[in-house]
Formats: sequence, C-alpha cells, structure tokens
Amino acid sequence: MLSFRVINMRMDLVYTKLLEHYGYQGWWPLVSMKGKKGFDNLGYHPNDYSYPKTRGQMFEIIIGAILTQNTAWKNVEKALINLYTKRVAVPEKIIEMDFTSLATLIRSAGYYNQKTVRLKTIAEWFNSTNFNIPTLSLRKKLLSLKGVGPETADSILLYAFKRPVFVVDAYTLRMFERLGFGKLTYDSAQGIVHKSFKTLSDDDKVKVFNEFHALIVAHAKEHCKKRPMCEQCPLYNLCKMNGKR
DNA sequence: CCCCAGGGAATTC
DNA sequence: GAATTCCATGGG
Repeated sequence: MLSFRVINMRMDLVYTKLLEHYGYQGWWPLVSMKGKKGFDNLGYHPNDYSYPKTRGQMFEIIIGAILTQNTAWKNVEKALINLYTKRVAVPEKIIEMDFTSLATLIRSAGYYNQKTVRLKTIAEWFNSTNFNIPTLSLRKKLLSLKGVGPETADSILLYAFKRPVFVVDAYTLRMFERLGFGKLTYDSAQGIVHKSFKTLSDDDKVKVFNEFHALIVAHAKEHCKKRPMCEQCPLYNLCKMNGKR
C-alpha cells in the first residue's frame, strides 16, 4: 500500500496565530535610532515598516545582517554600538580602516576575522552598486559576494531594500518540519511561503514577510526550541507534533 | 550529500 | 566553574 502524506497548511493561519500571540516585533531593530522619541531604546519600531529611511540606516541593516550570521543579536548590538561610537559605521570608514582595528570593534559578534573581510567586501559593494534593478538580479549580485549566502542575501533584500523576499533560517526549517512539512531545504521552505502569500501586493508582502520572519524567531525562542515546549504553544492545534515529545 | 572550522556569549550542567 | 548549546557560510 502506498503511504503518503498530504499537508495543506494554511500558512496565513500560522502567521495570524503567531501575530496574535507574540504581537508586532518591530524589526529590523536600528541601533542608530536609540533614544529617538516614539521608539524604545533598542531601536525597535513595531508595526512601522517605513524603515530604513536613510542610506545610513540601510547600511546599518546590511552590516548587521553580516554580523548576526551564526550569532545572537545581543552580541551584534555591542559591535554596532562600538562602530557608531567610533564613528566608523559608514562604508568609507569600513573600507579604509585597518583590519585589526575593525576586527577588534566587532569582536563581540564572533568570527571577527571572517566578518571583518565580509564587512569590507560588502562596504565596497554598497558604494559601487546601483540597487535599482530587479529583485532576482540584486539577489544574484549579493550571492556572488564571498560571505553572503541565501539567508544573509534575503535579509538584506527584505529588510534593507524592502524587496518581497521571505527569509528562511534554521528556526524556520525546524518549525516548518514540526508543523508537518517533510524535510525542507532553504529554497523549498521559501517557496512554500512565497506561494502561500502570492496574491498579496509587493508592498504587503514586504510587511508580512518582515513580520513573519521576526515572529518565527520569537516563536522558536519561546516554544519551538531545539527541545520543544509544546505546552501553551500558540500553534498547538495546527502542529503535527501536537504536544508529543 | 556529509563534515568541519570559524568565535563569542548565553544557557545548562 | 566547566561543559554544552547556538548558528551562517564556505571549503574539503
């Protein structure tokens, strides 16, 4: 007998449930907005998708995306604050600064030798590229940079350039697999989400993908951890695990 | 496809 | 206080 599983997950329902439970996440947090009125002191801006507003904020998101590779955001924040304190959070300074000084400033973000190279590479790219090209072309250019893989490229596309691209990460794969999708790859997981929201306008996709990714991170930290905490899980009724294990 | 190095800091033992 | 955990990317 043929055994198969059909999953017809309402991805919009997953999104809605997460949003109801965790609320607006306010990504991408901008350290440079610290203390500005109307925002809390971490630079979050819940349910306001109008950022980045300046080229400087755009660049902050890009270097943040590099620095947060394989690293908790808290450690990245320290590195970003160091860069702002020393007034070098701009592409020109990143490019001309000597290797060791830059590496020292970003030490808290880990992998500082690799990330120093990557920051210099992307700063050069940022200052010599016309971003006004189709999303897929821009994505290819980003992926061609050494140290920029799919997650970093898509984070930059979505959060810095406001392109309608969903960001997949390890949390996304873990959560989707538990929900009942089979083994997933980066591209298959992204495809599922893109397909699920294909009727939205590009502007709405940017908002939903922004929030959805941030909500998945929140959910993976609170409930869908490596060792899952299924009690009180907002997705309990949708999930294939359904509390087991 | 798998495995490992890269690094610091939070979490858990 | 020491061991374990977290995790993107690239290269073998």
